[in-house]
Amino acid sequence: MNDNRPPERAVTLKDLASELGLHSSTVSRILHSGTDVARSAASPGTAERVRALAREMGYSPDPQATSLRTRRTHLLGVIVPRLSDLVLAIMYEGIEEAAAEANYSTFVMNSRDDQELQRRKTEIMLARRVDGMIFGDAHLDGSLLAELSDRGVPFVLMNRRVPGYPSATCDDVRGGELVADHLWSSGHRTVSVIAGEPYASTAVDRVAGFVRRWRELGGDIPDSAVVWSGFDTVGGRIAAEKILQNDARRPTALFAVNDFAAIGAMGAVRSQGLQVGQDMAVVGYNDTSLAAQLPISLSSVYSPMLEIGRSAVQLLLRVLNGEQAESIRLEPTLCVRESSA
Amino acid sequence: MNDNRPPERAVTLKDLASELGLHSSTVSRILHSGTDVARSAASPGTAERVRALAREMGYSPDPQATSLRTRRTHLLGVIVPRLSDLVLAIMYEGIEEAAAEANYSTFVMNSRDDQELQRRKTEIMLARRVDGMIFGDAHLDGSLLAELSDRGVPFVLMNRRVPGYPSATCDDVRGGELVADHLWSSGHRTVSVIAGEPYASTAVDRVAGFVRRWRELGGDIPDSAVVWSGFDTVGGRIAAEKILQNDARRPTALFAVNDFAAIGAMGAVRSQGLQVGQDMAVVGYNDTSLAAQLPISLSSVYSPMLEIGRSAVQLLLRVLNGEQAESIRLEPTLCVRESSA
DNA sequence: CTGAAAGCGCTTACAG
DNA sequence: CTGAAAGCGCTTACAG
Repeated sequence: MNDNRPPERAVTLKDLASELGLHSSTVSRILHSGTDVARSAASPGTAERVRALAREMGYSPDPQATSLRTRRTHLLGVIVPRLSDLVLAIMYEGIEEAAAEANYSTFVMNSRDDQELQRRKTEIMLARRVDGMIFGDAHLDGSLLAELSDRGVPFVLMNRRVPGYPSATCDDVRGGELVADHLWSSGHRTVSVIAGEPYASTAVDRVAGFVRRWRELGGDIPDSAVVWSGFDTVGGRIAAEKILQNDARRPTALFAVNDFAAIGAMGAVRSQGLQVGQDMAVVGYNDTSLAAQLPISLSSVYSPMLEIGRSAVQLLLRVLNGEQAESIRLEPTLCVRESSA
Repeated sequence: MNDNRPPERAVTLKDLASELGLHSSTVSRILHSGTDVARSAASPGTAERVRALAREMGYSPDPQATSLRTRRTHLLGVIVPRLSDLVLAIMYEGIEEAAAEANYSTFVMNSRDDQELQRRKTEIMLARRVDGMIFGDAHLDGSLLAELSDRGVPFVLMNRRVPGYPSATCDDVRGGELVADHLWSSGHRTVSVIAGEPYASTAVDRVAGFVRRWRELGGDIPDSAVVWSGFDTVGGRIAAEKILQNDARRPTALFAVNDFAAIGAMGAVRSQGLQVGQDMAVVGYNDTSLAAQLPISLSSVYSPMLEIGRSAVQLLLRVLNGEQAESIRLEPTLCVRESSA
């Protein structure tokens, strides 16, 4: 398999130049400058010969050399709680697409929502000299962002927002409102919320939107009906068990701020001998691909995850260009299914 | 937020050297050489002064400059069908860990199992001058790997194997056997298989292991009982519907080679008015975190996904060092739950 | 329109 | 033990 062929040195500008009897600087201008410079750098004939040879010899510029000279790596760092969270994985797909279109490459690392790891992985990325960072794991109570801002590190937030920094998110307050409207108009009057982690704006905003709207509608919802939890299935199950154990207040509907927490909650409901949809409505958030396909399909608030990822890149690119970088908030929509029909 | 502070040039070897009245080459040897060279490069006292200053000034070597000089980028390229497939996301976590431990950084891109995209993304990575590639999306019938091998590109496979190339995988044949043993001993005699995509060794091997063992046990399983499908929920649902529509042969158990396909199948079973676990056993594969947490918990073959990712890195590192690179095949284990109890 | 030179930040033979 | 020099592959003022 592995013949020991010569190390296969890549074609350089100098190779092209000497082949054509030109200077490498000329070749560089033709191949890598804007049309204006390139045009005035060589006669159209020469330019064409250069381009043809570059193609023929499979020339591709060495990014390390370019970076060293230009002080721009065209590298972006992305940190997420975990890529094994479908929501972040999809957002990363959007990042990958948009970054590639703009000729950037991306590193991505998992922080597991651990502040120590967030720091460590960020430093690894900065040591790699990324041009900027996208954080998908911002904590409302963290100090990392302020420090990075002080150090002049360019970054934007994705999925979760923190006041004062540019971010690309779903309008989560609005998403919470949509769920309140839906459950209220379906006749529910006693509801509980599986709220997620209080350090994440996604959790806080979805809950806030829901609760505020519920009360606007004339509903009653005590603070004890809001149970903070992990974002995953296990977290949702535990929270739901806690809610269902309270005999004093039996809700007819559960709003989980995350589809996976909702799935965990569905399990807890079933364990109690109750039927999801019949005896207990359940609504999730994000409308991940699983929601519609579950044995009992799950109502969920769709958030444009791919678009959020793409927007984060565009926002960061604006920051890198020194342009105005206004936060982006994308519209959610509600998908009603069997679990709350 | 964004004060316009000076561009904040990073500390270089030369900065350290001039600060200490040394030459940058000496500093380089002290900081970046093996202990042998470093020891004979300076008196212990000087060495300590250098290291102290480097720490104090927050020196970190410019990887672009290092790469340009050494012709090694310490960059690895990873291509997977989709990171939004939990299985690949977990494997990537293993890659990230192992790569970081070895001081490598990784790019990861999605190919959506499209051969054209596999090519394109590979070329992007190679243009970035990665030292090697990890493919999590190998097709048994593709031509890309042979071409890359011809070009002398170092790579290994992960998750899916292809004969002739080094790979880190689960022993999928064994996994299929485990399921056959389990269903047979539970008394099932008519089973169908939701087989996944025929271009993936995971699908082919799991099916082969299952069918061979089933027949060894004396079971009967016609080729028509093996239905190829997508690996996702939709694929599983469609395949299960097809199986359940066949009135001539009503299986009592379904083996889906992937948890997500299994979840889709559970939906189809329920839509027919059948109870998963009672009327129809379902077994999945990979034991993703969801399996145990579903409302009706799913029996599944656990594959050591994190370990597979880690092994892929170790294997690639061996290839890069010109060492012997034997394929790694890790043991699966069966977890029986409600869906097939 | 084109070339020659300097320099980005490293590493590493070569010399002393 | 330490330094000076060359060079990795680019880009970009400067000069003509």
